[in-house]
Amino acid sequence: MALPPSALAPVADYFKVLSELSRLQVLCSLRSGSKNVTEIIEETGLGQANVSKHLKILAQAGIVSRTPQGVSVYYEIAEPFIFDLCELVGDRLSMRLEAQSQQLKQLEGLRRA
Amino acid sequence: MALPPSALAPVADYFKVLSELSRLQVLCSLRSGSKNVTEIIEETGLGQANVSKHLKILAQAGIVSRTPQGVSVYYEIAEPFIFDLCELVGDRLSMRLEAQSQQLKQLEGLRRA
DNA sequence: CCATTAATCTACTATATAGTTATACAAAGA
DNA sequence: TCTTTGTATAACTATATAGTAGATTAATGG
Repeated sequence: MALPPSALAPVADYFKVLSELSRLQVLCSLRSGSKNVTEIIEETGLGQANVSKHLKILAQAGIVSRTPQGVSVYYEIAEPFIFDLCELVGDRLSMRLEAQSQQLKQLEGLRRA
Repeated sequence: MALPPSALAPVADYFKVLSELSRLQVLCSLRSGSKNVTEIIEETGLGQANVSKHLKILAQAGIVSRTPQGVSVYYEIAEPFIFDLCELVGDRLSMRLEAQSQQLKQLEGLRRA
């Protein structure tokens, strides 16, 4: 085995943080800039306690930073790098879809011949 | 919100496949080339039924390919791209560790002064 | 055909966690 | 101080899934 599990575990944990739709929604809502919890709730449509929990997980993972400001708390993307990851995956997935539709076209061409 | 959840969900699902230590172990064991299930079991130390399930998940995600060959079944990395993802994350995590140790050094320097 | 080997499948248990509701806490103003 | 507002937390439910044991299927050799 190239890598021992001990080296792989942190990577798996990082992916796990990014593997929940709600957390990706929260991250996307922060892409346009720092926001407080209320704004994030409004933008994502998620429940308040739920957003709070997800923000805690994201902060513990070092992906967002937390700065209390008066009554409210502002969160901000601390690692824009995650959007690169998401785009890489997204590109790969759309490449697949395109390849599939290409195959469908070829099949139709064969059937017509 | 920049992206609708419908566009984010497949990305989350992809990350979810990569978010399990055992699956990353399986993928790493395949990095050196095509292997049958028994070989993967030996290399990873995971249970047989467990490996079989993980391989099914990886195959359904399009990350590995499956080719029966006689009695045994050989699996192979279908998207080497995943190792790029893992390395990106690994590099980021080790960068963090290094930054942390730098901070520790600075703190010690301050305390001595 | 039977036995053996490799892999998959089924059923189950244990655990983790997403989401929710209600509560607690903290800051700011009346 | 009391109230209001914005967050966080606690407790709970529901669900998903990792891991396992045992049955099942498929290919090969005797």
